[in-house]
Parts: sequence; C-alpha cells; structure tokens
Amino acid sequence: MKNKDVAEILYEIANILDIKGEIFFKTRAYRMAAQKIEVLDEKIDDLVDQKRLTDIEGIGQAISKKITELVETGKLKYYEDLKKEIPQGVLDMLKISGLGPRKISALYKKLEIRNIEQLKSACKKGKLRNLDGFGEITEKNILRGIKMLEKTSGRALLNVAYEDGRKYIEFLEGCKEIKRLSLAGSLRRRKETIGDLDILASSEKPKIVMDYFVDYENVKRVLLKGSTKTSVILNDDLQVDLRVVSDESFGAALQYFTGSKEHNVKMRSIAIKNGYKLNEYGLFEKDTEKYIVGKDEEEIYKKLGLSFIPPELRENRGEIETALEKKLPKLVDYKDIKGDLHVHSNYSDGVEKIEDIAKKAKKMGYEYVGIADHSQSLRIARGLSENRVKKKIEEIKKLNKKIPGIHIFCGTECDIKTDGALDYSKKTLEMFDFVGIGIHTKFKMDKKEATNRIIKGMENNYSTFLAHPTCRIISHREPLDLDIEKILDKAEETNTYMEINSFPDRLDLNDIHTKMAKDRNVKIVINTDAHNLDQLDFIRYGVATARRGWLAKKDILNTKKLNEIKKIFGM
DNA sequence: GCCGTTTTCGGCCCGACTGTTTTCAGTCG
Repeated sequence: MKNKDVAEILYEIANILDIKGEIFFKTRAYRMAAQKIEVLDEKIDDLVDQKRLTDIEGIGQAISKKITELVETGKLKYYEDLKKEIPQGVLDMLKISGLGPRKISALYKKLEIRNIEQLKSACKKGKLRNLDGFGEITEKNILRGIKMLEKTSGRALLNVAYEDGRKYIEFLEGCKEIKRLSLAGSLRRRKETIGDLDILASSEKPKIVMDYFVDYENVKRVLLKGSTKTSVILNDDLQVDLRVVSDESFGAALQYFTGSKEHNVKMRSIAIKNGYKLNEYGLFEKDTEKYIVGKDEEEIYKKLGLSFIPPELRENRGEIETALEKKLPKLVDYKDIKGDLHVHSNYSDGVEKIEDIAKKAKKMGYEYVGIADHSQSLRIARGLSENRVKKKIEEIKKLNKKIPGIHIFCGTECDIKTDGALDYSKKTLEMFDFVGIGIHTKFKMDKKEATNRIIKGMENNYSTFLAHPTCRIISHREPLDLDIEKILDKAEETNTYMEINSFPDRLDLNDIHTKMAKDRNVKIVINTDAHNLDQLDFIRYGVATARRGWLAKKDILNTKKLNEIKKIFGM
C-alpha cells in the first residue's frame, strides 16, 4: 500500500471523527500522523514489517495498530465502520468555505442532509434558519460557498498566485500609512499550489490601510473587513487576506502567518519548553507576559536557539531539528542559476528562433542555454529527424560565433519509448552536447513496467538528465506510478541528473522527491521546458521547488559555470 | 490519540471575525 493511500485514509478518519464531535486533540492526532506519513521518505510497508511505526513522532500504539491492519490486510475495520456512520456526501460538505464539522453534524442529524445538492436546495428553501445557531445569513453564505467550490475547485497554481501577489504588493506600496509589507502564507513558502494569498503589513493606522486595501482595482468582493484582518476576492476568484499589526509585532506576525501550521505548532512548543509564549504579537515570557522580541523574524528564531529557517523549509519536515543543530543547508539562490538546459525552439514545438532564445538568455544573465527539442517519433510536437538535427547543429555553430557572451548547447529531449529504448540511434545521440530523456506517451503503465522503462533509459550512456521524471500535470494528469527510490538509486549509479521542471503545472520533481534525491546524493538540474521567451522566467518556480527540497548551489548542475559544464559534457 | 528526567494523567497553540446570540459557538488560519 502506498504512503499516500494510508495518509488519505487517516485524513478521512479525522474528518469523520470531527463530524462525529470527537475532541479536537484526537482528530488532530490523526491528521498529524497522516502528515508525517505523507512526507516520509521510506515505504510505509517497510516500517510495518520492521515494527518501526511508533518511531515516528506522533504515531503511538493506537494509530500504529490501525496502520498495521490497513497495510497487512488492505482494509481497516475501524475505518469501514466509521464510513457507515457518515455518508461520503456529508464529508464532502467540509470543502465548503464557512461550514465546519459542528454545523455539518447539525445539518445531517437534524435535517438529514446527506450531500451538497440536498444542502443547496435546503438553503434555497430557507430550511436552515430554524436550526439553533443558523440564520438567514448563514444560508446565504453557504450558498455562496457552494458556488465558489463548484467554480474554482480550490487552489491556484504558483505562477498565478505569484503574479497576483506581486501586483497587489506593488499597489500596497503606494499606501503611505504602511511601514513594512510582506507576502506571507503558502505563497511566501512557494508551495506548488496556493489556496489563498496572505499579505502582512505593519502600520499605526490600520483602518486607513484596510480602506486602501479594499480599494484595489482587481477586487471583486470584500468578504470581511475588521481592524486587523480584511479578506477580499480578486477578479480571478483568488482570495487575499491582509493582516495589519503594529511594527514591533511585524516579525512575529510574519513568522506566524507564513506558517506552515505544522511548523508553527512545533515552534510554539519549543517556546513553551524554554519558558516563553509565542503568538503573532511576539515572543513573551510565559509567566510575566513580558515582551521579549517580535520586531523581526530572525530574532525569534535566534532567541529560541535556532538558526534562521527560510520560508520554503517551514513544513515541519525536520527543519526545526536541523536548525537547532545549526545544520541547515545554505539554499540555492535565484541568481545562482547560470543557464537553462531544456528550452524548445521552433525546430520542434517551441515558437521562438534559437537566436532569440539565446539573446533573451543572455539578457537574463545566463552564461549558456541548451536547446532541447523533441526527438523524431514525437510527430505531434514536430520531433526532429536525424537530418534536421544536423541542420540545427550547423545553425547553432554559426550562432555561437555570431552572439558573444552566451553559449548555446545543442541538446535534445529524447523520447523514452515504451520498451525503454531511446528514440535516436547511437550515431545521432553522439552528435548532441547533452541528452535529456523523457516519457511522452503511454502514461498508464503498471509500476514495474514504468519504472523499468525509465531505468533502461537512464542506463543509456548518452543520457544526461531525466526530464519531468513523474510526468504529472497538476490537476490534469496523475504522476506515473513509479518506484521513485529505485529510480533515484539508479540515477546515483548512472550519474544521471534529475530535472526539476519549472513549468508551474509540472514542478516535477516535486519538493519531497527533490529532498529524497538530495539525501541520496543525486544531482539535480533545474530547467524551464520553455516553449516561448516568457516561459524562460518560470525558472523561479523551479528554484523555489529546489529550495523547498533543501538544495544548495552545489547540488545543482546548472549553477556551474560554462567551462565546468563543458567539462561535464565532455567537450 | 499522543506524550512524558518536573507528568502514566492531564495537558495538548490560540486569537480574530462573523453570526448568532444576550455572553458565545463555530470557523479559520
């Protein structure tokens, strides 16, 4: 059984228990266990076999027993019984914004509402207002929540949220009453998808700031407006929350609102252990409530004995323990990237001339750029025949003389065919400066087949890196069913680089796989897979993912200088 | 349900906002 499947069932148990009215701490225990398993870099089956489940912080006797039953028999009686009590449709209601377990429980028990459709019609008929704790406004809000759920299905891709956030910040910089200003929340942590956008400001006149905030031209609706917190919906339906605090609390609030929740819970418990209390207003002495620090984030981490933890690492995946030992890596920086080795030109399915790509790359401060077009059998993407490869190589030779200050490498994104063979002959592969390999067809293979297909591709001596390793497309295509550990081990053995594909709907490898690669000493290349000039800027999302995967400059191929890369390519 | 060299019982992060109340419960982050 996959770790992800076990985690999902634990999350669902937590949801059911919530609706049943169990105490908060019990459902939280299930969620914490689920979260731990989700990011585990070992197989849950192995942990069960070796009876090591309780080694994980947050998994005790009870949950360990349930996981063991689940993994060994494929079923869990406790879970099956719970599911009989609460129908799936009732659980689905948890996704409606503004509705929580208590209200859902009342709706189910008192009005026998069993799914979102029934809820919608009950709201429209005004049936909810007679229940204790419900009113006409509640009905309206629930209907609005349902509409939103139907429309957005939740989360925005990182690039969409990033651009929205950037522009909003730019607008807010025009407000004279704001002293300091920052993005917070999952966008500051650069998560691959963003639920809503958090912005933090410090000011002595919060009311003026709030008025300014809701006056932004892209605001569609104001959800709530208070003196410390205001929420709006943008025209593209993304929610933005602004919090305003006094300047002496700015650091504490930034730490608090950046999250993740799991990171913060841990931080608070460390504060308590040291005799402090940590909240969004600062770090206080526990007994006397005396303010210690809070103006800057750095001083909070410092006071608690930790080195500063960059936002991208704050997921409670071991960063706090490592920061206590002062052993966090110095994360790769955006300006460390010296080139992009996966760009499509108009030779295949890109839209730009190689010359224009080179000029833009130079403008970005790169030392080199690698044009990696599709290989011959990928007809739909105008994959290059061996003859056209020769033509392209000739053109690049000329361009390299013509444009100083940037080196163009001629590469390929060579298809790995279903049997694991590469799509070019040895003779052709030899002509390229580097060879990216990747899967572009038949994504529904079973795990063993798909894993072997990739492994065979990596075993080819000409392979330089594995492009978009899992082939997932966020919210469109599931990742290939792969034995990722086996693939990473093979990458280490064959000295194949793993790509972090920076395309916002790919981000593949993802953060967790990237960390797994790092732990195995597998090297990474961060590429954009750009098909036009604008998309070259996507590199920032790949770097963000690398940072979330704990990577330092030295872990990444394309942080190296041109002469070093040439050496690696055997030129 | 988890955890523990101050605890094997009694804690567990906590404040803001809304909508329902007439002092507070539910939701959210």
